[in-house]
Amino acid sequence: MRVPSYTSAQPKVPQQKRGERRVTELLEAAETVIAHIGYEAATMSAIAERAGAAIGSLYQFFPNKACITQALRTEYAKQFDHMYAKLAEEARTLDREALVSRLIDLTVRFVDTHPALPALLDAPQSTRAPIAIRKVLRERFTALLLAHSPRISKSKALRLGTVTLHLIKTLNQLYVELPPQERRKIVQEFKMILLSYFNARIKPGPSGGVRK
Amino acid sequence: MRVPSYTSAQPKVPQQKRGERRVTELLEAAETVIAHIGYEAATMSAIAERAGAAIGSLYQFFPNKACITQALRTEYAKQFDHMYAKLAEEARTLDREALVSRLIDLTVRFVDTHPALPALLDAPQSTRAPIAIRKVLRERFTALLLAHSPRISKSKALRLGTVTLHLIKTLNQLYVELPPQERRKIVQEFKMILLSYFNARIKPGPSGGVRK
DNA sequence: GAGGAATGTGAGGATTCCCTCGTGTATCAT
DNA sequence: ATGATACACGAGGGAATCCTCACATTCCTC
Repeated sequence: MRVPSYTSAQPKVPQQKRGERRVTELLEAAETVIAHIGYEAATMSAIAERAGAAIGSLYQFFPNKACITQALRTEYAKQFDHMYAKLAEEARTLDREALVSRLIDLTVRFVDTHPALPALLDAPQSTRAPIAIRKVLRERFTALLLAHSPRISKSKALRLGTVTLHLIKTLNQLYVELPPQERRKIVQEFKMILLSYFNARIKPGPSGGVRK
Repeated sequence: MRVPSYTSAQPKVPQQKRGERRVTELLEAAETVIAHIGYEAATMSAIAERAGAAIGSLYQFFPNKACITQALRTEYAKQFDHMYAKLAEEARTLDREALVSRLIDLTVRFVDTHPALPALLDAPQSTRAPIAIRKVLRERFTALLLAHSPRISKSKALRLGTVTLHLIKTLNQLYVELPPQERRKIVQEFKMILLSYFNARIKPGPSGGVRK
């Protein structure tokens, strides 16, 4: 495949309401097309057609395939982050076990409501969201842990957050490729992993969190 | 990209010594090319050229790009499995903590000695090793756990093995994308994850394994 | 309502890549 | 040696994609 030489071209940002509509239409089209036939097989013209737009209109806003995929990933990441932002609010009132449980359950729900996720996880690195976005996510998780266990250091929280994020990513990967009847068990398994990891790593018991 | 309609064509197996040499040359070439420029950018002609072979010779043995990548993955998987086969022998003599430590250390060494691994992990699903190979790996890990803790049930060992395998895969992904100075810490972190997971999941303490 | 900017359009150029195929050479069995 | 089979070669067909570009249309501003 011809790989564009520029690493990551910026999408042109729309200036009119009409343009914004187009962009969301195009992103939705990209989502369904990619979800349906995968990243590799998804072509720019298929995306344009699905959006009811001309190929030229697509290129107006997204100079290449990696770019629109990246935009879609960014959108997903933002929604992911937003979801956990809500959880952060209640983090300090939660039992550690409940926190872990909520964390995992939210993830699973996210997978279930974002049809293109499997295909996006399968897409090449060149389509990943920009570093800034990923940093936001890491910090969200860091903040979440700090809210729940205020006594750990910032750097430790960062490390825990990074690892937690990747564990959740792993769960996603596993979850989407598993037959439905095995999913429940894996979810349980990951709750156990996270919980025992936290218990081992945040020694003095749930310093935050309400005992019942 | 044009995606071949056939799901997964078989490579033609060489019949002469000359052919076997060619195949290993081609696989080595594929390894270095893919490691160097990534799966997407790697073209069949680049691989052939690197191997000092004509494009026709390449297609003699590997009918398409997914196929040769799959073959490379299969080779990697076999080496991976072989590595853990050795560990299985000493598994019952090892402390649980030592077992986990060896498990992780081996993984890291594997990453360091297999340059194409990052690119392969980034390659699309269509290039994954056949199910049979993956099954072998799962069973290797299952056997490993059973050797170490004979008292757990087969099905439980299977679940633990599957999860362990995926945790190790996660470590790989994280490891390759991290700057070297952060790698040590992540390695430590994953040892802790695995160990605390085992301790939580295999309750009665190290049933196998020698106490010191 | 005039002018400029943003957006829409789609045929087609330019590339690139995958893969075939006809032909030539090595290898091996008998 | 001789036939048969495996392997080597590489120019080029075929196919598909990416992306441009010149021109239409809509929108907004003053």
